[in-house]
Amino acid sequence: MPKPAAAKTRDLARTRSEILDAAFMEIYANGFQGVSVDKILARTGLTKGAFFHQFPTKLDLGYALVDEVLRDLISSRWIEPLRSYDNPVKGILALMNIFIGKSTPAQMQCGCPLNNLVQEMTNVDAVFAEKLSAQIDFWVAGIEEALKRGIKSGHLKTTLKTKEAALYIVMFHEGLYGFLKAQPDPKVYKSLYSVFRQQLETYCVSD
Amino acid sequence: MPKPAAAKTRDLARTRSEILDAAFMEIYANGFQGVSVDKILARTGLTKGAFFHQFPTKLDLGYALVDEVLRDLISSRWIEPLRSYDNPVKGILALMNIFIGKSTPAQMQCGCPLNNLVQEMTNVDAVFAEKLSAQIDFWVAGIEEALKRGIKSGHLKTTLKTKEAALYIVMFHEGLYGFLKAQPDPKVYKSLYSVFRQQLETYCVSD
DNA sequence: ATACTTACATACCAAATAGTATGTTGTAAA
DNA sequence: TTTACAACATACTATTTGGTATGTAAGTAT
Repeated sequence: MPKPAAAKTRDLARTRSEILDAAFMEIYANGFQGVSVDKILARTGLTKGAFFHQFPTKLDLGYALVDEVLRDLISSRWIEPLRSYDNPVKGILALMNIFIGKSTPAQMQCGCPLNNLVQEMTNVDAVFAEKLSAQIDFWVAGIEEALKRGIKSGHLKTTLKTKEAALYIVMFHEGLYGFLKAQPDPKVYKSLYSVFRQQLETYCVSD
Repeated sequence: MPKPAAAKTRDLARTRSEILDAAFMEIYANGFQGVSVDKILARTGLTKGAFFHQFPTKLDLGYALVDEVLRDLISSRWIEPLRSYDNPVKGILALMNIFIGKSTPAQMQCGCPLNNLVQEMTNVDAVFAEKLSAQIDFWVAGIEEALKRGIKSGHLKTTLKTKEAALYIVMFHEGLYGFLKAQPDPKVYKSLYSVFRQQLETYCVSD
């Protein structure tokens, strides 16, 4: 019987992801510029020695957050779930309702982790801008792939411009998510969602 | 001949608006949390004595900015210009092309002054959230008024749900503006704008 | 002209900030 | 078991932060 890996007290990778997790929550709540390294560390049991051993600067933490945490979120919340939907349009609409539609007003006010950073940091730091832009690209590409599968499987019109449609979908998602921060009202969501749904239904082949 | 008001060296109202103007530019570039009182004052010739004589705290400056500067922007850039358009839908499409479509990629990356603050500050400060929300309401109401005029003048369908349409227009504007921060590409704009235009054209009576 | 108010300037402060220099100890290879 | 390094902790610093206490002179009423 193999020894159960004696719980290490020092684990570079685990510590790194602990810091990233704490940073994600703090930044999601207060923005990147509104958060201090000390605040992040207070959420973990760690100290500055650990932090700056992992990340040369606070900005580098932000970069890693975008590259790793946000990318994983896009994958696990959108790209991968969409694979289990026969008709990608139905999948997109369903995911939208799950992630936004079922939110309480208080949750709506938190917005989208990715969009929050895009709006806050694009102007402020060029590297941030690049990395955030890359995640949007990744997301759009994932949606486009799903749409292409939908065309092949006969659910979507062969005339659909997949790139344009994917851009629209991601833009609308981010825009709606952001708009609800200022108007956290389920009625507003339903009203805007129905426009979105009607638009997406034009992508589908008529039954 | 009345004496031309001897250029006062001290003018409470003028100083206030000088600070607000400088603050607007600094905050537009770096966000509210990314800007210090000192940076704002460096843009004017003023010092902290002037600043804290006008505003009790930095937050109060932010509140005033939203209440006054952003509100004026909404009025002068959207509400008032729309009055000179016979068909409000044509007016909205034209203003969209003027303010976003004609922007360079560098300008696109700056985003919408209102939306930037909504995304950054809604989570951070409840009063900010309220005041920003009020400006969105003001904007939506102004658009709705314009749409109602369009119905009366026979340009828009009488069946149009003006409130829902106004919400959609403002949301799409903010969403598009925000999306272009990460994708500052005129082709992306054109692609998304065309979806917007087609949607708005469904509001119009067929010629 | 005088006095009084207030619009600002100057000089400060305590707290928070990102980052560093220097320890200390777990841990894995030898 | 020893050694050596890597994974942290601790203590510190220089700078920046929002804000204040106090001084000064411009503008206005008398």
